[in-house]
Amino acid sequence: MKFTISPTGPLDVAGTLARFTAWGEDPANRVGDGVFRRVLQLDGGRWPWEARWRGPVDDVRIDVTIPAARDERIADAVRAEVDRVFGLAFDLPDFYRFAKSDRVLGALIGPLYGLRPSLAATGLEMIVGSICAQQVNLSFAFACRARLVTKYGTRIDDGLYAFPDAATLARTRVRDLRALKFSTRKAEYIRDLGRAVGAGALDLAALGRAPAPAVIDAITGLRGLGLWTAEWYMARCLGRGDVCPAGDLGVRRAFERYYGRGRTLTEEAVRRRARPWGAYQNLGIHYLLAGLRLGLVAE
DNA sequence: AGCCAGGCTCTCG
DNA sequence: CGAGAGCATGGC
Repeated sequence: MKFTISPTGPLDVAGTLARFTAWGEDPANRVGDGVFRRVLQLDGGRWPWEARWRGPVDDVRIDVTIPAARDERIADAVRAEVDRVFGLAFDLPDFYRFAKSDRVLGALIGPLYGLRPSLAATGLEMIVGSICAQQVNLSFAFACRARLVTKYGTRIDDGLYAFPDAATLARTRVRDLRALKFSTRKAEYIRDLGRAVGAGALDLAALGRAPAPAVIDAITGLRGLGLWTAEWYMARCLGRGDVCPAGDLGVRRAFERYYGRGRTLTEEAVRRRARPWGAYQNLGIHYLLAGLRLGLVAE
């Protein structure tokens, strides 16, 4: 099956997908030359798909192909994954109108025009990624996750894997995960996450509709998952606007750089800075992080 | 060599 | 409670 998506508002595909390549390869989310590849998992079936993009930032077309699919239901599910991966639900023109009122954001929206946060395709993938990224540098985190995906995921072809499902993660052994360079504790977190999701103790589908405090309670209720994980989950998986992962090292550095005049800022100071942005916090923080990563200066 | 990396848990005062 | 140690590995 094939179909074409025309995003609403500008879309910088390369910038938006950069997070899948900036710190290493992700075997579950392949970015190639003008193409993104991934595997939809639905009702026990696996459906590889690919999305090719063309056109200028203000008029991008995304051509999606699902070779094995003949069912409109599969197409709808893939379309939802495309929407998430390319961040199509974010209203950038609305954000840009707001951003002009802020000195820093106003200077970043030009160079970063069309950049969107890419949302994790599934909640399980998001949380596993967060566990990988706890405390260690992101290159190492990516390498660990890639080893996990190639060992426990389903191989589609050279380089593309379906992300391992909860039941598979639940059956992993700590010593096998240790061999992939996970710490003993992270190995337990990943295995226990698989068990909790598989048993329904953590209902990821229900989190999408839950208010923020309930999301935080549900996620932090599991050993190994704290506020940092819960807030990034709301921002980068649920796509909520009103979120500030102020405990994040990168977020704090970004605020120090752009608003702190060189001074270090506490987590609470970062929260106070971001809170007036209201529903634009997620996008605003995404632009600050990208600006910092690209070395952009805002005067 | 030694410190730090997009945290979190556990212990102790 | 708030502070501090420990986790395990790779990069600089």
